[in-house]
This record gives sequence, structure tokens and C-alpha cells, in this order.
Amino acid sequence: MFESIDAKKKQARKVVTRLRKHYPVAECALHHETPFQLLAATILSAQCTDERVNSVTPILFEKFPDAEALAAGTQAQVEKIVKSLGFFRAKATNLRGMAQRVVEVYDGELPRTLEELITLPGVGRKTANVLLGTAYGIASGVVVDTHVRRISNLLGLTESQNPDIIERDLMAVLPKKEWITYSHRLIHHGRQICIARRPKCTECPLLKICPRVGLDPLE
DNA sequence: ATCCCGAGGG
DNA sequence: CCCTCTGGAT
Repeated sequence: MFESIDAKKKQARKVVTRLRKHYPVAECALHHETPFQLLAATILSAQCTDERVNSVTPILFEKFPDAEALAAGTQAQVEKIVKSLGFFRAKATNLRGMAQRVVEVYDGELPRTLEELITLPGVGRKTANVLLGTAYGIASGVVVDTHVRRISNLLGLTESQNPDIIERDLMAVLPKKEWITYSHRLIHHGRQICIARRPKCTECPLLKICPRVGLDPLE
């Protein structure tokens, strides 16, 4: 679509400008009080909307506010609380395993490097990048979730379907300063306008720079 | 490539 | 019914 890296950078600048104008606030929608709670909420957000995560985390964090508490929770207790989110056995296992490793290896204090974070159960690059960027202001990479993947493909910023390659491509065309905000704004855009099943193209602030326009009539 | 897994929308 | 939702581990 955009053959050269320079063409992609030019497109990326247009995207960033329009996103910033249309979505002035770029914030994480997952409710949390501490970095630990943000990490737990992000683990729970796999294949599930933020609203649904926010509907269970008040109960989860009331009972298990920190790593020590969660590490001591039973599998049945945690499964019961996160059941409605799907993948509940894996998520409960990962939450407890994450908390236990944080207590045992890191003395209850979350590590602040991507390399260490992804050794925690249930934590991959996407989750680690959310935590580092949102809680600590560290731009370790670009958060690539289902929305970022879909829309970055649509906009011609990458042709890959592989999250690691997509992240590399986006890091190459986006200013580092925008890595965090790009993801937050694109996720919001993906939920409100560029919805996977039925995109609201007539309301889209990116319409003029979306290569999809003219190819496939969507109303 | 496949599994995990529930809820909501069209 | 089918698709999608802020993925990660095997």
C-alpha cells in the first residue's frame, strides 16, 4: 500500500495528528488504584471489554488489593470472581501465579523492565507495554491489541498479522513520544467508531486518510 | 496452529 | 446462529 518507509511515516504523522485532534484525552480505561492493580486488570482484559473488567475488579481488589493478598487467595476464590470474563481458569491461574512470583522473586514490588515483566505468568509484550507506559511513563514499545492490529492494517501502517512484527513496524514509523498515546487513542477509536463488525465510516475522523475508502462501500 | 472460555451484538 | 471482545501459553 505505502511502499516506502517514508510514505508510511508520512501516513503515520497524519494519523497521529487526526487522532490527537479528535481524541484529546488518551487514557487507560481500566479502573485501578495502583500499578499492581493495573497489571491485574490488564491480564484480565484479554479477549474481553474494559467495561466488563471494570465490573469485577472492585470486588477483586477489595478482597485482594495487593500482591501479597492475591498470592494468598485460593484458585476457587479467584475463579469465582473472574468467571464472567471468559478464560476464567487461565486468568485465575495467571493472576495468582503473577502475584506469587512478584512476592517471591521481586519482594512484592513490580519490576519495571519489559524483559522482567514478561516472565510473569499471563504477561506478554502487550500487557507489559500497557503497565510500563501507563503506570510508569516508560515507552517500552507500542501496545498491539486487536484494535491496534486491525486499524493499523487498515491504515496501511503495517501489512503483518503478527503482533511482534506489527509492534516493530509501528515503532519504526511513530515518534517514540506517541507510542503510548497512539495505542490508547486507537483502542478508543476502535471501540467507538472503527468497530470490527460494523465500522461507522460516516463518523470517522480518519476517513480522508483511510485507504479503505472507495474500495468497499460501508455506511 | 490450537486451546482457553463467557457475554453481548447483529 | 456467528463474530467479537485491550492475549498468552503450549
